[in-house]
Amino acid sequence: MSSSTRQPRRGDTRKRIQDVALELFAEQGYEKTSLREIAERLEVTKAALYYHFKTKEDILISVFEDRTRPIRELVEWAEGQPHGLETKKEVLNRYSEIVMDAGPIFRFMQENQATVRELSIGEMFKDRIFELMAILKEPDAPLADQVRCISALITMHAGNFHLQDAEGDPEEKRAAVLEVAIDLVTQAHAGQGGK
Amino acid sequence: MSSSTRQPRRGDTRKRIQDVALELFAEQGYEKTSLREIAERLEVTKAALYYHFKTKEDILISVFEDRTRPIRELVEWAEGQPHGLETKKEVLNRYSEIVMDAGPIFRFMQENQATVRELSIGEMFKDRIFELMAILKEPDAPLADQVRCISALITMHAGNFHLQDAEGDPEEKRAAVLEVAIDLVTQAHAGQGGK
Amino acid sequence: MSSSTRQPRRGDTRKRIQDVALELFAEQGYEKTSLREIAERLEVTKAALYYHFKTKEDILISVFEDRTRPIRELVEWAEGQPHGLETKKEVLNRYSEIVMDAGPIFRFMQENQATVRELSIGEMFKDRIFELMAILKEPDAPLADQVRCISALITMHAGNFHLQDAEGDPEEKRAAVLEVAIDLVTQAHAGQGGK
Amino acid sequence: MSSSTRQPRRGDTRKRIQDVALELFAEQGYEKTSLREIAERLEVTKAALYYHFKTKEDILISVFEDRTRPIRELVEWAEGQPHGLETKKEVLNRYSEIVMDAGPIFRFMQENQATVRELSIGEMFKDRIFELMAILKEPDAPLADQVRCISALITMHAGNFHLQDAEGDPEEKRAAVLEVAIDLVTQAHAGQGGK
DNA sequence: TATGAATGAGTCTTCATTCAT
DNA sequence: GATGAATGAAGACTCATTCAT
Repeated sequence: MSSSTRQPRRGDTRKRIQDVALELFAEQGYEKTSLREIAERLEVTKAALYYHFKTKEDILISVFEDRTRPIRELVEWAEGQPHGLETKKEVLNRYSEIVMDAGPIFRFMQENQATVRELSIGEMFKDRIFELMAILKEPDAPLADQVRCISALITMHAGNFHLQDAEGDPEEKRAAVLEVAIDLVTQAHAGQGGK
Repeated sequence: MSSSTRQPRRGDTRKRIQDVALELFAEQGYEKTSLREIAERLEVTKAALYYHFKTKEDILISVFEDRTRPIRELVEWAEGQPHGLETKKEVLNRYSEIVMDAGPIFRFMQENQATVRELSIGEMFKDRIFELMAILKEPDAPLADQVRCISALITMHAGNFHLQDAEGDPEEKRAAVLEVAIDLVTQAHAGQGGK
Repeated sequence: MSSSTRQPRRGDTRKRIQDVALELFAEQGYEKTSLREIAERLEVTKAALYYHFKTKEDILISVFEDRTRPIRELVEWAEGQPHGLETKKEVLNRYSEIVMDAGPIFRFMQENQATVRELSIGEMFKDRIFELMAILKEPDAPLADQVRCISALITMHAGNFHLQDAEGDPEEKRAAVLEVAIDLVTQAHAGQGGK
Repeated sequence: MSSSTRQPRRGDTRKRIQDVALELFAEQGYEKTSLREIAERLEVTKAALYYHFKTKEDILISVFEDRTRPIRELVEWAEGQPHGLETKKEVLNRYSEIVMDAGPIFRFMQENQATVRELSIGEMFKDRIFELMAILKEPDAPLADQVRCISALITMHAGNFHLQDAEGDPEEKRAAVLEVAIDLVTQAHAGQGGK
């Protein structure tokens, strides 16, 4: 009852900025989303954004860091596990959930690579992917198997979104994407790259 | 005598614009590339660009159409072929070469989806992909198999670029990517989605 | 117990603001120094500045008044003295010390005249200078002698700073500047303006 | 006759920008003069300024370079002359005219030192002054004589403006200022610092 | 075939200031 | 004595685009 209609929602402004920003960044891209637009949606002034964040890029960075923290944790966990196929599968499984939960940030990263590359999160994301790759692929794996692992990851990033026109509920889709990813990594793990 | 030392170029300005534009678009993204930059690289004025193209988007469209024409032809060819696995494999094979030859346009499309979605080429590209998908996947294939086909395509688009840190010459990489794509489509074709 | 290690300062905030502000104003200029910067240096918030001063200009005014009070006193003293050369010399002598002791405020006034002219202290400073000039120059002195007196004053303001690259300790420099100023005023006093 | 009232003055825009900018910079200071203001006075848009100059600072630089070129030439000329008092006097004489002709740029430099110090012209101006000082003062002159030379220069820069309240026509004022400057340099040249 | 000159709309960002707590 | 949160106005600058020549 306290935070009723007119009440100027307290304290949560920072988070609201992050949410709206992510939504718009994912929908229209980073460059095409202006701070004016974000501010208008929140019914605050542009200057208010600058009270909470130093720059436009800073908003993105903060969102990115918040939403990709689980990947760091996943990697840490995985590094403490035996280096076998079961671990890889479990990593994919958990990753699949992280990607779903993280909301549109992965879609954003996938669809704005050109932009993101010039931003500091470009490197950060690359690092995250490298760490995951280090877990998924065998050292000195043949090229094709490396491709399989990369393919597994980008499929998970882009998968749900590309499937949006297909029928089926989200959980089914997630399962389908996960199945393909596991297949790819399993083949890569098997070694000679199939055939 | 005509194309002598002093004047290295003639009526090729239109093409030169396309080339420089594509290069910059792919490198920095569409929005971050300004017409000023393109003009400067070519040592002409911005106004000159407007002599050859109606708008900035127009430059991109023209590049896109030129470089993706082979896909149209590939689709046309495939539609006249029997609907079997062999055709699919050959389509992937040819597609693989098209992607290589087309230069950075596929990288561009992959990395600027957010931007491209709002542009007219967004729809065009989506259409092209749909037509390819129609050839690669069986009607009413299970979700996982649809994912496999999508995965095959985006792997081809992004593959070479993601592999740029790996060792090996371009032709090897292409072969590796192609192998994975064929594998994926073959499994999808087989039906039950693996296991 | 009151001014112990943990809380290095007490009710001296007002003075600390003045000091930091003057330092920054002199270093970077009035316009280029933002209240944010002042606040950050003091590790307080901008709002805290507004507890102590009504406006940015107000900070400057208060600094100016504090540090130029000695001039008022000097003028008052001089007005009670005989109107001869000895008095003039003594005025210059004392002025020279005031300028040294006042810290960077004179440098600030000299280097920010364009800004200061639009501020209320512009007039105040001009008044101070007028009063001094009234003491230093003879009524109806020839133009050149007026110039000599002005020159004496601005040399004292700017002198030390312009000499910063020359070798010699501050006291020597002060003496040199003072010598020139006295010379100028003496010549002006002598009447016909030399030659 | 050809460039009548309504005609949109051709070609001269660049120069008009420089003139208006200098006028405003000198009147209000660099920071307080906005490009909007300059543009409005010229009845063009801000963007038009950017067609002619890369940045705000660039406008100032170009003005500075144009108007201080004569100093360079003066220094060059002087360096080819015998190093005696006559040369010094002639330098002051010519300098006096340069300062008058250059319009408000010297006033600007004097009154915006704090600003100018952070700009590239800060160094340039300092260099110019150093070269002049090298001509005016004897090597290893006593401090007081160095002060006399500095004093001569800053008196010339600021002089006319400080005299604006005094009666007398500009030419008379110039003569008075020049007389004082020559006096100062002559004394410095004489050696032991007078008395 | 091009250029020189300009515009209008928009960008991100910074600032001094306010006020409820 | 101070802070946290916000605002309104303004700043420098960039962009795609136009048009007379």
